[in-house]
Amino acid sequence: MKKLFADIYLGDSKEKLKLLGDNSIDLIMTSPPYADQRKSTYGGIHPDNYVEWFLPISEQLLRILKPSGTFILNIKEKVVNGERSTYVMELILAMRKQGWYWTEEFIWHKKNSFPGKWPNRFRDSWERLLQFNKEKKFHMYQDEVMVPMGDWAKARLKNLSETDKIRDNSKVGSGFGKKISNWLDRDMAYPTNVLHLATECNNKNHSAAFPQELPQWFIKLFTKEHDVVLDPFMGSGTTLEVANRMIRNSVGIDIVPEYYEMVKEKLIPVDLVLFEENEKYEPK
Amino acid sequence: MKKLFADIYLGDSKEKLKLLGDNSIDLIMTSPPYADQRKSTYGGIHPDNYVEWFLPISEQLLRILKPSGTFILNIKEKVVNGERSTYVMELILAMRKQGWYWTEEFIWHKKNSFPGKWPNRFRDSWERLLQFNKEKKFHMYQDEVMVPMGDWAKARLKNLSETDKIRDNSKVGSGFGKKISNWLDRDMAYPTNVLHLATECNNKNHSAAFPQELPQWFIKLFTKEHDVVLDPFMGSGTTLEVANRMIRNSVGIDIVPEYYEMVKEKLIPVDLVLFEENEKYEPK
DNA sequence: AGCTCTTATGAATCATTGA
DNA sequence: GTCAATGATTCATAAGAGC
Repeated sequence: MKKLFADIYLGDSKEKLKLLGDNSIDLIMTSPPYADQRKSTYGGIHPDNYVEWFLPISEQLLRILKPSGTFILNIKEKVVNGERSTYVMELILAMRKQGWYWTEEFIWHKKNSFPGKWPNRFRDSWERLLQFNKEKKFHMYQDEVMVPMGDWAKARLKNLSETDKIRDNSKVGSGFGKKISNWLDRDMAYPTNVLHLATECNNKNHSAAFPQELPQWFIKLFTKEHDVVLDPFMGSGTTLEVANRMIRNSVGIDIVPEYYEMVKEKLIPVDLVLFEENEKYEPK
Repeated sequence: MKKLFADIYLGDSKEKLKLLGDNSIDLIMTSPPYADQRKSTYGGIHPDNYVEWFLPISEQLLRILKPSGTFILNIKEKVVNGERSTYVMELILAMRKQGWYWTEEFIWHKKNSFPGKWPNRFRDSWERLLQFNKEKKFHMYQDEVMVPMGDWAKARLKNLSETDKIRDNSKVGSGFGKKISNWLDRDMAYPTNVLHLATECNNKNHSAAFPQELPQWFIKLFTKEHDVVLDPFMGSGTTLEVANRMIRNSVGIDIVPEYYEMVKEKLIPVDLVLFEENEKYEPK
C-alpha cells in the first residue's frame, strides 16, 4: 500500500500557498477566521476588510486546485449593529469574478445551539457551506454519502402502487420493470443540501471549528483514497486528522505556532505509517 | 369586537402599492415570483433582470411599512448553467442601499423536497426567509412562538451545564449557574432561525406557495391582533387567509385575475364579520 | 376516535430535442 | 451558433381510505 503524507506549514496562508503546485489539490475544506470587530482576537479581520483580505488567498486556492476538485468554505456572517453583515455575499460575488463557479450552498444546521435570548433575534443555528468549483464538471462520489431510507419505502415497495406503474408506463412506455427493480434493491437514499449535525462539545484545550462529521462528509463526497485534502486555516487540525484517517493525504497551514506544533505532533506519524488496511475508516 | 378588513387589489404591485399610505403596514410577508428563464411562465422574470424588476417594488414597500414593522421575503436562487445565480445576493445589497436593514436570514428547511438525482448536486431542500426592517428597533413578540422543550433538550442542558458553568465562570465571573437553572426549569424554549416545515401537499386546484405554518409563524412573531399584514404577490392568498384567521387585517395584490377572483371570494366575508371570539385562532 | 395502508405530488434540475 | 421547450428522474409528506 501507498504511503500517506501530512504536510504542515507554519505561516500566513497567502504566502505559504505559493509553495504548493498548480492543480495539485483535490479538496479544499476550511473554516477561515470569522470577521470580527475586535482586532485582538486570533485572526480577527474587520468585516469591512474581509473580502480584500480573502481574495489573494482564494486566488492561490484557485491555482492549486485540480480542475476536478472542489472548495468547501464554511462561513457565516456576523451581526454588526443589529444587522447581518454583507461580506459573505460580497465575497461570493468577488470570487466569481476571480473565476470560481459558485456551484451550491449547503446548510449546516447546528442542532444543539445553546439557548439564549436577545430582544431582536433568535439563536443562530445554521452556517453556510459554500461549494466552489474550478470547472463545471468535477468529481462527486454521491454513492459514498447515501443515507438509510425511511421504513416507509419498504412497506411501499412490497405492494407497488398502481400509480407508480402507470406513471412510468405513460412516460417511458414498457420497460418500467427495470426501474422497479432499481427501487426494490434500494434501501438507501441520496441526501439533500441540508446537513443536520450537532456542534461538537469538546472540553479540550483547543476548540474545533466543526465536528468531525462535517469534513468527513465532504471528504467522502468529493475525494477518493490517496487524494489530497487541504485546509489553509487548519486550527486544531480536525479536517486533516479526519482526512488521514480516511486514507487521504493532507496539507495544512496555520499562522499560530501553538496550532502548528499541536497538529504536527498529531499528524507527523502519518508520514511513517504504511496503511495496509481500511478498517479505521470511520471515526468512532 | 373590532371589524377586520381584507383589501384585495388586481394589478401590478409596483403600481397598486402606490395606493397605500405611508407607514401603514405592520408586516409584509411574500414570496414573489421566482426568477425563471422561461418567459412564458407566470411571472417569469429573467434572473438577469430580477433586481431591476424588484427594486421599484421594495421602494414602495419601504414607504408603506411602519417604522416598527418587518418585511419577510421568501426567495431562493435558481441554478443556471450548473451554478447558483447571484441575484438574491445582489438584491440584498441593493435593498440595503435603498435604506432597508437586513436584520436576519431564516432558513426554511423543506423536509419533503422535490426528488431527483443529478450528477453534480443533491436535492435542494431549503429556502431563504430574509428579514428586512425599516428601523433597528421593531416589534417582535418572541413569546408567541415558543416551542415545547423536548426531553432531549433538558437532558442536553444538564450535560452541558457543568462545562458551560466552568467556561462562563472563567469568563464572566460567577452567577452563571443560576442562569442554567433558569433554563432547566423551563418547559418552553425560544425557537432558532431554522424552520422545519414540509411543503404543502395539496391535491386541490390551486397550489399554495408555502404551507400555512410559515405565514402563521411570522404573523405570530411580528404582529398582534388587528395589525395589518400585506402580501404584494398573494397568489392563492394563503398569507391573507391565515392573517384573517389570526384576527389580523390583510391587504393583498396579484396581477393574475384568476387569483384575484379566488382570493376575493374567499376573503370578502371577512369584511362583514365581527370577531367576538378568539377560538378560531389556530388553523387545524 | 385512533390506527395502518394507499396514493398523489411538490417554486427542482439536467440532458436532449427543436426552433 | 444561441435560446427555449420537453421529458426523465424518484423522496417525504399529508390527505384519504379502510379497519
